[in-house]
Amino acid sequence: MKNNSKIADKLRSSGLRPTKQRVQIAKFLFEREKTFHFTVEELDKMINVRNAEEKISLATFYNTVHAFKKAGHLKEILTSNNKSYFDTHTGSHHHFFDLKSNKLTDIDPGEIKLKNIPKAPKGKSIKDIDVVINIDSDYH
Amino acid sequence: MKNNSKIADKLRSSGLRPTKQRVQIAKFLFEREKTFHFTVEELDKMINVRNAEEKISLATFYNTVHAFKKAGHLKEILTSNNKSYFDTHTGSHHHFFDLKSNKLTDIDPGEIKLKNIPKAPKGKSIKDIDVVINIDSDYH
DNA sequence: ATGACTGCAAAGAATTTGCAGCAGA
DNA sequence: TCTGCTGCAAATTCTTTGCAGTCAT
Repeated sequence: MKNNSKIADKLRSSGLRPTKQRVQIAKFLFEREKTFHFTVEELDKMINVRNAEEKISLATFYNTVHAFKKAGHLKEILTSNNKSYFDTHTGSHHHFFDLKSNKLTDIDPGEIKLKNIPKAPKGKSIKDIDVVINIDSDYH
Repeated sequence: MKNNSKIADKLRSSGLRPTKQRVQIAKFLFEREKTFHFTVEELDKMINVRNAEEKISLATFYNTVHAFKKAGHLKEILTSNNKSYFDTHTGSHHHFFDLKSNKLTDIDPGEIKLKNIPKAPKGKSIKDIDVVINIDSDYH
């Protein structure tokens, strides 16, 4: 149980109370090297498998994930299987989505470029650009 | 009730029986100049408002829209409100999505270009590329 | 006649909501 | 203490499914 105060500070500075559940979820999500992609249901299973005694409710996962998203700690990605995935890497970047395994992977930011980004219609401005490249097995 | 045989031929040549419901839906979707974006629920309302006597069931709309998609007559687009939209314009092109009004619009194909499309991971190939540019009102 | 298609209602999946009790400030 | 948060169950929304009857071929 180390680093809890660092996590707690991160939550507090986003206006979120560092409750036991939020700290546990935040530690799971943010104390890792590589970016991590997940659905809420997957997260629920991954975390609750380990602490069978004191489970966090699914509603709390939804609340928490949305709170983290609103605070800018998570990014939401929509995929062709019509599910919401979340990404611990919040910078602007794009994704491969594997239609067979339903797995997301980051595309190296250097590897893709949008040329001629169109202007938004009058009175509107661009909030966000989502690029998902769907991939599938080669058959031959 | 003109052009039914043209529509019927289009359906038949995609391996779909030209039933009354499918012909009605196909006429509504494909006999128009401009591309058209819709959700299944919206389509249901738009078509059924007019013929209150002989409504087409929602399940049939889902079946039909998916059959049309499989046949290549519709394209599915996922948006930030987590709904499935369909597009009568099936060529490769991209979209603006207005976060306020929940409306999709096509981006002129000349207006956007992807540079350096990354290679798919080994053993995989690119099936499709989805680009959605989310827009919102300017406030100032 | 034989499949394929439709319509209904029921089931299913993912997500949200209401509210009583609990816990962090 | 006082809000905000949690957990539960119920409610919602969107979509799929099972199946009996109907229709295109």
